[in-house]
Amino acid sequence: MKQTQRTPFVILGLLGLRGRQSTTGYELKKAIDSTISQFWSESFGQIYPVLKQLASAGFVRSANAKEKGRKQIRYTITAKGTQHLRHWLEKPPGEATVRNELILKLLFGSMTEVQVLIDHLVTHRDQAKRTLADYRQWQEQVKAQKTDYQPYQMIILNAGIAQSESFVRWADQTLETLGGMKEKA
Amino acid sequence: MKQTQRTPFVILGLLGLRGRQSTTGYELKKAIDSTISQFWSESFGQIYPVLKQLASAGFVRSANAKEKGRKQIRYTITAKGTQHLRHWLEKPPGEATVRNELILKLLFGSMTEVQVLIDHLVTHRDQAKRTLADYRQWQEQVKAQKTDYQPYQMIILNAGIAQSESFVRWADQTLETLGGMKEKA
DNA sequence: TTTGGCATGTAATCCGTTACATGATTAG
DNA sequence: CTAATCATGTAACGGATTACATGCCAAA
Repeated sequence: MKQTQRTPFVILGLLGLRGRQSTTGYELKKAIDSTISQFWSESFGQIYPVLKQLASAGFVRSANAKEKGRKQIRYTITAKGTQHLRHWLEKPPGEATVRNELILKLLFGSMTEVQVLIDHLVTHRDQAKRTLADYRQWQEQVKAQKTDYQPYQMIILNAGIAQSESFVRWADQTLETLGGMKEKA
Repeated sequence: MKQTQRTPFVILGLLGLRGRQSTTGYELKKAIDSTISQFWSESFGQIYPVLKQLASAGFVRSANAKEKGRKQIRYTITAKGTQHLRHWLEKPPGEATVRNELILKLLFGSMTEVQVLIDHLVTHRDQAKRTLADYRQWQEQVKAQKTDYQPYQMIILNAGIAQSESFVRWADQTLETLGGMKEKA
C-alpha cells in the first residue's frame, strides 16, 4: 500500500482547531509557516488542489466571500471531515522524515575548508536563535489564552523550544571545536 | 531554478570519505540507515540509478567484482567527482525540511482521546531511547578511531545525541502533562 | 508609483518511495 | 531446509516544490 497523503489531514486538523471560524488557503499556509514550520511544511501548489478535493469529498464546506472586493474562498470543516480526521489521529504516526543538508556538509567536512563549515554553522545557529526568540514570545501569549487546544499548543511549543535550544547549544560547542581545528591547520 | 538534486552528493560524500576503498550501492544504503538516518534517508530506487548517472558523468568509477560468486559493482570517487563535491560543500546549505506526524497529531490532540496521544508518544519516546543507546555505544568506538574525518563524525554524533536527548526529555515531561489531563477528564 | 502583502490557481517537473523481480549465499 | 542477508535493478505512482500567471489593495 502506498503511503497515505498527509496534506489533507494537516488541513482538516487546522480547520478543526478553528471550529466554526472559516479559513482561507492563504491563511492555512501562513499558519503552517509561522507555527509548525520546524515540523511540517506545505506549499500553495499542494494546499489549493487538496482544499478542492476535500470540498468535493464533503470533508469541508466552502463559501465565497470577499473582504472589500478582494475575493476569497473560506473553508470550514464538516462533521464528516471531523470523523475522517479523528480516525487518522488514532493511527500510530510514522517515523519523522528529515532532510538536513547542514549535517551532510559537516559529515563531509574533511573534504573542504574548516572556515566554510564555520560559515554554514553560524548562519544556521543565528537563524535558530531568531526562531527561538519568536517561540518564547509566542509562548507568553499562549500561556494566557484559554481554549480547549491551548495545552496542545503549549506541548508543541515546548517541543520547538527544546529542539531549538539543543541545536543552538550543540552549534556553539561545535563552533568551538571547529575554531580549534582551524588554528592547528 | 529548481532545487538541485542532493542524492548524488550524499553518495559522492560517502565515497569521498571511503577514499580509495570501493563501495557497493547496498553498502551505501546501509551506511545511511545506520549513521545518519536521523538526518537523511535514501532508498534503493534512488541510489542505484544515481550511481549509474554518476558513473556516466565521470564522477565515480565502477568496477565489477564478486565476492565468492556473489556479483557486485564497487564504486570509487574520481578526481572530477571530488571537485564536484567540494563545490557543493561550499554552497550554503538550505533549511532542513522535516515531516513529523507525531507533532501534528499532538497539535490536533483536542480532537481525540488523551490516551491515544499517550500511546503515540510512548512508542516514539521508547524508539528514541533505543537509538540514543546505539549512538552512545557507537560514540565510544569513534572516540578511539584516528582518521581525518573522525572529528566530523563526532560532530554529527553529538548532534544526534543532543537531539535524541532533548526529545526524550520533552516526551517524558509531556507524558506527565497528558497524564494529568486524563485524570481531570 | 512601486513595493509588498493578500489571494487563488495551474503546469511542469522532479524527488522519492513502494512494489516487484531476480538470484546467490550463509546461518540456524 | 528455510529464513535472513547480500546484492542489483526497474516501473509505477504519488508527493511536493517551483515557476508562472493573475489581480486587488494598502502603505511608503
